[in-house]
Amino acid sequence: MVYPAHMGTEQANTRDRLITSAARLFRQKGYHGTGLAEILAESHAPKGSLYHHFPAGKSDLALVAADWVSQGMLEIIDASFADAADFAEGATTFCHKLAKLFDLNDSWQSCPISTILFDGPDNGAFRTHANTILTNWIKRTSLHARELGLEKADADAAAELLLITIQGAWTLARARASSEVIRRIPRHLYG
Amino acid sequence: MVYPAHMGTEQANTRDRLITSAARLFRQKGYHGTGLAEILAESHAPKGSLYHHFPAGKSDLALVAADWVSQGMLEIIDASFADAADFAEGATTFCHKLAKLFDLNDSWQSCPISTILFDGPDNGAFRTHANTILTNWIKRTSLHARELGLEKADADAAAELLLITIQGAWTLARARASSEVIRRIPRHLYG
Amino acid sequence: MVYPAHMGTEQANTRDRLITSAARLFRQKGYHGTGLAEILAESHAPKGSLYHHFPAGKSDLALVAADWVSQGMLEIIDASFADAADFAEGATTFCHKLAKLFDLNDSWQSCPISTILFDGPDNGAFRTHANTILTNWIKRTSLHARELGLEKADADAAAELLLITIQGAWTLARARASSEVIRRIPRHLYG
Amino acid sequence: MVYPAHMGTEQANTRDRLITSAARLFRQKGYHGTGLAEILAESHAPKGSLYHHFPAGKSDLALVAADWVSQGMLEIIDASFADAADFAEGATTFCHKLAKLFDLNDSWQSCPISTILFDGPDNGAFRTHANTILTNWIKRTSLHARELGLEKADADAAAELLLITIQGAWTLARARASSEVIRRIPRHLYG
DNA sequence: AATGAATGAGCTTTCATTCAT
DNA sequence: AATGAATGAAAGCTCATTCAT
Repeated sequence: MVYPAHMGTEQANTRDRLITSAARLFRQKGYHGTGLAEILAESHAPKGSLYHHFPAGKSDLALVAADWVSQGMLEIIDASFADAADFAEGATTFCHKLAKLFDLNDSWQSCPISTILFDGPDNGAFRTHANTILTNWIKRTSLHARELGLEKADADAAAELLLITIQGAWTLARARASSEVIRRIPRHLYG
Repeated sequence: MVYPAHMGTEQANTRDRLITSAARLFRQKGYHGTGLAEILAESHAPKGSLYHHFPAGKSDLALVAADWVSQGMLEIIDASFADAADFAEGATTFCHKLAKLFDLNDSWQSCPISTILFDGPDNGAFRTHANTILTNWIKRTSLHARELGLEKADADAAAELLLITIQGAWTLARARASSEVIRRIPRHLYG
Repeated sequence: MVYPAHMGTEQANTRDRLITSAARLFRQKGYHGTGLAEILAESHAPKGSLYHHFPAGKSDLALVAADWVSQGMLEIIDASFADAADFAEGATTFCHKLAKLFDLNDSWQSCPISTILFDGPDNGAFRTHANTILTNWIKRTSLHARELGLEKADADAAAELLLITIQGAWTLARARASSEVIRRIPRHLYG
Repeated sequence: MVYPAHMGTEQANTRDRLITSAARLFRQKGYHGTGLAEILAESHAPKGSLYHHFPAGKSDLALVAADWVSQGMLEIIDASFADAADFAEGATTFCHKLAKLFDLNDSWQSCPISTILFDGPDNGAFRTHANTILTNWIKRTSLHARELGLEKADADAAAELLLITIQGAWTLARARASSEVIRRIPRHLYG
């Protein structure tokens, strides 16, 4: 599967513009809170094109948009742990990156895929998809933990706890309209 | 404000039935995912009644439903810490109670008020309301922590961390369709 | 069930106007060939009203419209045989009345209920409904046959043959854009 | 004009597959009730092919499909009267053949061309086409009648009455979901 | 105090067709 | 000769809300 470049600025094609717009809007207003008309307007795509690229319509688009968002998250994880001396340092960088995104970008004021996938029409398929994505985040984090010296079991536990906490902090941060609680995670867990 | 009794079995009045049905449906399908027609049907309330009891309509009902749900959460917190020897024991009971609810009841498979309030039409008012409710949960938990011997600052930190973790665990548990991760919280935090 | 008066000229209520317009349009253009927008425009009814009066929407409206049309057909049968000396005379009057309607009114250029019901979305329910209506027409005709002196078995056979022939003649008349073949039925059957 | 062989089993070309699929679907669900997407899917034809073979699109395809179906009907007429001793015997065979087809094949549960042509977009052209086809059926039947000894006028009348009755019986048989009434035609007309 | 009828903007999706290749 | 991408109008339906009673 090819994803629209996360940082590209050049004019993307119709399919990619649909994914990017859908991701942004779904994340901010939820699946049911976002109308196709809005997505179409923002991506300057004609109505019929959506069903050409995504035959199953809105739900199809949501799943692909979630995949694209997840890809961005994995890149953040990699960037955070790349130069870290130990797991706590990488985790701290990770939290600070997410806090910064929270402050700068409306789309990062909650778990980007929960907003898309926990409000879908067919809870079964959407839930499964959410599980796959969240599992990937934890697996990737655990991989970095092992590379930084932790045993498999410890790495898995540390990764799971970190991502649980980030999820919870996103919720509180959203309610408080403040990234403060995300920045405080390292102190809570490692400090 | 009078809330419908949480455990009552007698036939409730129209207003209470509306709140109960709305709470159940909003929690499972989100604010925008739930139609008024559904709520009306489930609560056997006549069509015009809703705007008699809740002049501002759907959003009004959602706020009251969230309040009612929050009340139930506070009762669970109190029940968990009432007979605890120390904070960790109370927190453990708390997590087990929530895990049990997750297993038994579809309405408890995610943070009950996030689903209602983070998908609303007027993000400002809804976000503030969510913040108030989550703050109340943390405050109440902190109060129990102090009664169990912790200093104010430590009590606040412990309560915040516990509720952050529960929030995050709810998200993962929902994706995995398993309460296992909620039950594992005490081991992560106190083990 | 109350039907809108077949001959009334006074301003009918919304529900009745919907039925009348739907009947006219469905008969001329078929079920799928007629859009709700057309029916709404002709009956000067707002979009939402349709689903208030006919919760199941288009299909619901089609069934009721077919009932209304059938009522009109039963009245024509009664009027044809009321003053007849024998069955052949009544049948002849019946054919001539239908031929006249064919010439005067676009809505009578084919079997009025076949056009509505043999093109529906849920063939099962629509087919059954068509069967009930056609059976009623035959039964009513057979009743007149018995009152005019025929034995039960002969009356049933004569009624069935007459209505089969009218059905077939409607088809040919429509193709030829001429009522001639309907007028020729008595000669074919009794001449 | 070349028609796809009615009984052929070899892999037909795209154009023929389009005609066959269109005929089957139009007959069962009507012109407006059948979408091009369905026809394309069933005939495994690429999306753009349709307008290559039928420049005028759906209506073009419907006319050709009706012609193909009509060809099949003429073959049945010929086969029915080929070995008959008199007209009544040929007509009886004809009715029994149609009844058998009704029982075996969903596509023969109503007049195969009425379903296609009396629901079309441009009533003028479609009606004329239907008339041509129905006239051909009657002419062919009349021809057989003359060969079996009837005078021209009697042959025309007998053929017209037979085909009127078959049309009407198709309608009733469809409503009743039973071919019984088609089998009863000979008794009604010649018995 | 309580209600069912009425409303029209909005929803997601399908339609037959055109076009560039 | 043949085709998959693109198109926007129209489809049937649901929405939260208002109103007369």
